[in-house]
Amino acid sequence: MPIIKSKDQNTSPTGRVRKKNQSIILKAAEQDFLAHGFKGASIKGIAERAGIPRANVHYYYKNKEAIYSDILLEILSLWDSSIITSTEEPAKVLGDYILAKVMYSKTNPEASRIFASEFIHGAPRLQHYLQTSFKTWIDEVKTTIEGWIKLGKMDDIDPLYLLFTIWGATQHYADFSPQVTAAMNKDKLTNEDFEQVAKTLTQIILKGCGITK
Amino acid sequence: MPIIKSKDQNTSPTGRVRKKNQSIILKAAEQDFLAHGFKGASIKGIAERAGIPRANVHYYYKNKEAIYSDILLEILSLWDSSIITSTEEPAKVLGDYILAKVMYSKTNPEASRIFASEFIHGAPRLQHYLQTSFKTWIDEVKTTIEGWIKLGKMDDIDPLYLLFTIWGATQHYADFSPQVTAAMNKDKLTNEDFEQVAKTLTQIILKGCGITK
DNA sequence: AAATAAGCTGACACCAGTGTCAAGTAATAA
DNA sequence: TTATTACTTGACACTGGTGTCAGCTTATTT
Repeated sequence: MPIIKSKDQNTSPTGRVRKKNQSIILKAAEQDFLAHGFKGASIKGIAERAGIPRANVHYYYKNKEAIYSDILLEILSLWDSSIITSTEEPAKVLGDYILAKVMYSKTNPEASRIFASEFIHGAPRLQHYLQTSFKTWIDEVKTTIEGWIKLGKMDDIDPLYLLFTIWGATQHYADFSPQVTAAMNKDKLTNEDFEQVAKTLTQIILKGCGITK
Repeated sequence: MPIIKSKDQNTSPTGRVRKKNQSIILKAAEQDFLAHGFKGASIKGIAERAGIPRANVHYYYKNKEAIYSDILLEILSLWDSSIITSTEEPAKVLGDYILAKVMYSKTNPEASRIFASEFIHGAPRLQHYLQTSFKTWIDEVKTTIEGWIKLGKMDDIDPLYLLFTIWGATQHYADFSPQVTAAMNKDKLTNEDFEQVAKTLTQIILKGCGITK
């Protein structure tokens, strides 16, 4: 999986062309994976999207798995970057988090969908992540929220169910976009729509958890 | 798409074998689509899962699309079967609906995932559904909820955002199952887990919408 | 118990995608 | 400016999947 990563670091000050081409390939690949799923995507298709011969793609990436790994890594680094800190008040922390998640759905719908697709198919490539950084992240958040509950700042609600609710509700706008737009009679949600989503969802969640700001 | 459907109806009292075999094929296909996505699934793979020669699958279904259509139709018929009626009180109606959705995630996780996968990839095969029965369903529900709001039975919340929240939060347990189980340190959610999910979610949503039963 | 229809399947010709390699061209370092 | 390394690409041999058909067997009807 880190085949290319290591190459990047080892090869001296060279690699301008490499960097440029890899980025072209990755962008094309993201589109292809999105359109056809992991199994359905093909190096042939990726090469065509990227506008370069297939053999050239093979020069940079051994196979489809290698490309996909690179993409997943990038997505993961984005995904849990929004951090919940324990120093602020729950209303502020959760509100910020919900807004961040909604805006992530708006700004990175492709990433969200690839991520979702991976889970739908059993997340075979995310086992390590789920056992390590994801778990520590979860534990931190759990502790924080349990602290709020102990201090009477919110109702006694299982922190995990709260998180799942936020994730599900926010990611829905990226992952089920055709359903959302059909229901709303729109081609595409606007910036204001997303802001309204964040506002409404924050309202429901905060009030629903008994958080009074 | 209805190629087989019509055959079923036209052919006299025969079709016992046909019915049995189609059901075997559909079950195998569901597994294969789930494992590999639409593009990644193959008639070869489906035939192997079903334990019959590939040519025999072709005898019943012209191609992959035909099989997939049959599966999607079945899933759709399940999906919007839970109806929101206007005669009951909001707390009861929404509580029942949330419970039904959570239990659907538990009982039909495969269907939920196939459905999600379809949307993630742009829902090319659901355009007609989204423009017809889905839309009328949405309109009914919108009217009902707006009625509640006018009567002061709940806060002024956009009915669509409320629905999306419920859908996202409930479907999350089927679609992101590996993430959920990892977070909960379990292999599989139990019946009690799902009941607890429904209870917690109902609590958050009802309170969050200002519904006092 | 024939006759007819439904179901089954191996084999065939075909198309799409893979990965590698050798022989080139462009870029960079000495 | 030449030597070296990076990059490019057409061609090849191969694997996996498709759809059809002819000839067979099993059900069903008369």
